[in-house]
Amino acid sequence: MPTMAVAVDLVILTVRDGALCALIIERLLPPHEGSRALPGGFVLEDEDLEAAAYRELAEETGIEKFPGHLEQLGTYGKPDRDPRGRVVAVAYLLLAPDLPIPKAGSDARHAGWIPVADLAGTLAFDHEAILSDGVERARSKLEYTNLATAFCQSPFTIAQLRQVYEVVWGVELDPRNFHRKVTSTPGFIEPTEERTSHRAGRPAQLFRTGAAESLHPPLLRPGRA
Amino acid sequence: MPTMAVAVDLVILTVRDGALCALIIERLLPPHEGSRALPGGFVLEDEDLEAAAYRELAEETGIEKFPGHLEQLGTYGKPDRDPRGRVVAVAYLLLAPDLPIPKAGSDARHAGWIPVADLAGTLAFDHEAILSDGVERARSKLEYTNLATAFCQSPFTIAQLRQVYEVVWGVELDPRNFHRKVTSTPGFIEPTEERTSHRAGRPAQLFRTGAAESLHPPLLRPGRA
DNA sequence: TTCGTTTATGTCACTTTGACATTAACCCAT
DNA sequence: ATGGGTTAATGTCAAAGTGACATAAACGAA
Repeated sequence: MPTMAVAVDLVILTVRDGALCALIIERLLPPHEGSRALPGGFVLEDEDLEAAAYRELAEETGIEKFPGHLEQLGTYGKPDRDPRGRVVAVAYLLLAPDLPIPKAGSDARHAGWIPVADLAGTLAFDHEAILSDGVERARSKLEYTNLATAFCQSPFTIAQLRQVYEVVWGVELDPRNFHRKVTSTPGFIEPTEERTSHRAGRPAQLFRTGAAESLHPPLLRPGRA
Repeated sequence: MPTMAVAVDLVILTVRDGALCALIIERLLPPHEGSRALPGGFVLEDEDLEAAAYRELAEETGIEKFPGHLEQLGTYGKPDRDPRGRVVAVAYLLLAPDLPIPKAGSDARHAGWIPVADLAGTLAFDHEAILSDGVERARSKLEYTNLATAFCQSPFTIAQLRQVYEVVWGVELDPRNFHRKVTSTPGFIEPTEERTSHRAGRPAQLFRTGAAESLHPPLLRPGRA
């Protein structure tokens, strides 16, 4: 039976300065030297796939303890997707709050947040398709789960949570209706005793992620009648 | 960089005699000789993953031209999941109408439809977990897509389509409300000119799959408030 | 023609959503 | 201390969607 290299590639998304951004590295080695790519690397001999994802995350971005959500996205295995030979890539999707990127990882590649909209046509391998699948997965998961909270530092305000939806979906949402929805759906968010104190305006109540893994009924994207 | 074997495993589901069934083979070779398993096999050197899925489908079940829906389900790569060594399995989910299973495939394993409820504790490797993930994927896809039509021979009646939902979800649905929902959701199903003619009762109108890939609003499972 | 069976449609109360307005709570400048 | 600016939270109402129940239509068979 044939054997092949297996890699993990990471689609790491965050909301930053009002834009949906991905964590992108610059490749130092061929192939595609100098161009942009998703973080990733080969799975080791006796390593679980998810463990490989966390290891590459730490090695390439310096993030040791990941505070967000991780799930498997899909596997990409076209025979010619990597010029080095047959490489099957298992992609993982990570949703994170706006993290400061630690110093470049151990293999010295520079990692940084880049707006997804700026990445069209600039990624190596088939990473643009993988990224696109990841973004679409994130968009639809916001409808049926409370994973939008994974983009927020905890605790967060309802306005911050709403901005996550607005940025990821690229739409504007009615603040009143959004507030009603997230507070009336059981398990979406949990209230805390705290409130914000900032320069202007009425203080906002702070919330944490709720226990529900799925929203019933869901919070659907507008304008897809 | 380490290399490893890559396999495809197939979760093939249908609705048959009022039960959700999976296409299961009996293993003739070790490991797990004689026990039940999902169809599958190793990906060849220069073969696309999806092509491998279709090839194994033909080889192990004799189905040359698959009439249903195929999508990638997930990848299972625990280092010890196969006693033969490191094997990463890419699972595919197939939804099919109630097909007659052709003669046993070229490698002479016997294939047949088995109710999913009867499979608990009987599958080799980690196939029970894979099957379980596939069933859950199918259940949730019925909410947001018109993939239930992939379980029906075309053309089909609304009652047949409703039975698909009832069997896959394990619930009873109100025939009137279901009829209203599927006929009023644009792109769910397309009417044809034909009608059924059977022994008793008013003839039913026949429909084909609609063009919509997603349902808006979705058809949610009852009882998950 | 009548009965049994199955499909299709009608109705209505309740829930959820979308769109718009008002009140509440805080900071700051005067 | 007071009023204005700013942001958060809640109120209202019509439209759309859903759940539950009843009735009519179209066939085959007796």
